[in-house]
Amino acid sequence: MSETIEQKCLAKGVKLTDQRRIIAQVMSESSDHPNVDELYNRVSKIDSKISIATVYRTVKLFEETGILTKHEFKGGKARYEELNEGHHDHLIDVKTGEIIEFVDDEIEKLQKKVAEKYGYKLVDHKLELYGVKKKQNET
Amino acid sequence: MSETIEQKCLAKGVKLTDQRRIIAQVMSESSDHPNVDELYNRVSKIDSKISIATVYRTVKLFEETGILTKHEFKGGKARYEELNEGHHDHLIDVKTGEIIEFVDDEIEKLQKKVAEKYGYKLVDHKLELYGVKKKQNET
DNA sequence: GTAGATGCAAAGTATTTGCGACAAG
DNA sequence: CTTGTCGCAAATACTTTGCATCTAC
Repeated sequence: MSETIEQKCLAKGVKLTDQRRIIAQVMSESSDHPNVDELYNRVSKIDSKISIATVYRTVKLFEETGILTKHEFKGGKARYEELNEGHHDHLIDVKTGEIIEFVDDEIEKLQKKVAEKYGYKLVDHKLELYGVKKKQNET
Repeated sequence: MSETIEQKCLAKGVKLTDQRRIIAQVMSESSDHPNVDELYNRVSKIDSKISIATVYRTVKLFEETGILTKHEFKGGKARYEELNEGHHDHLIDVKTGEIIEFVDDEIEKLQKKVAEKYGYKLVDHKLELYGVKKKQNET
């Protein structure tokens, strides 16, 4: 665990309010990828007076500041995740919605190569795999 | 060019109305990836009485039927594209919004391998590269 | 002839914003 | 103090839907 969200806010000059501290705390403790509603529910349990508008404003702010990343998985609401040094992509179970994080350096390298082939510098990418759990005997 | 959209509709038992024919035609002639608004505008030029609700209903139907695919690129509206045999991914110019289609078999293979590593059968995936055009002297 | 498609307007979602009150630095 | 944040409700953007009418097959 490198820096806490609070430390990142201080470092980037983001004013720390109670609401932001709570949202930061909830996101840090979430190992899943909550959408705004889920986040709002969790946050409400700590302080029931926080409004959903503040949650929206805060995740947006945190995203712009590089504290959170936003994922827009297929056909669902936007989901958020704390951004740490280690980049990873996602494998999503289409039946259960379970999300598995993975890293594959080779794919990363190839992506860069593809971009370069077309004369581009890769600045970002999105890779999502959608799968169903295999049974033992399946190919 | 394999089958026309009309042929696909017949093959799948989708009733062919004038509106659907026009939407099919416009999509076939579009080499970009129009969103519903853009599609609606193009379609309106041919028949100004088609309602946007029909456009929404039709792209959804065509998507379910495997005639179109939907893309949800970063922070934008849903975009549609005709689905042909050749699968490809997208490289998006973050400055201009230009979209380049590419295929990389090696990446495809690796994706499958990753899914398998976690005990999943890959049923779908999304790969988007976001880049900026390089100048000659850049690395 | 009948099931399904259309147009319209109204209703849903998800998200953003104007504004007066309030709090952080 | 002053600038930025908050809560609230209203507004917006995109998409879906109920219903009466119409049309493909």
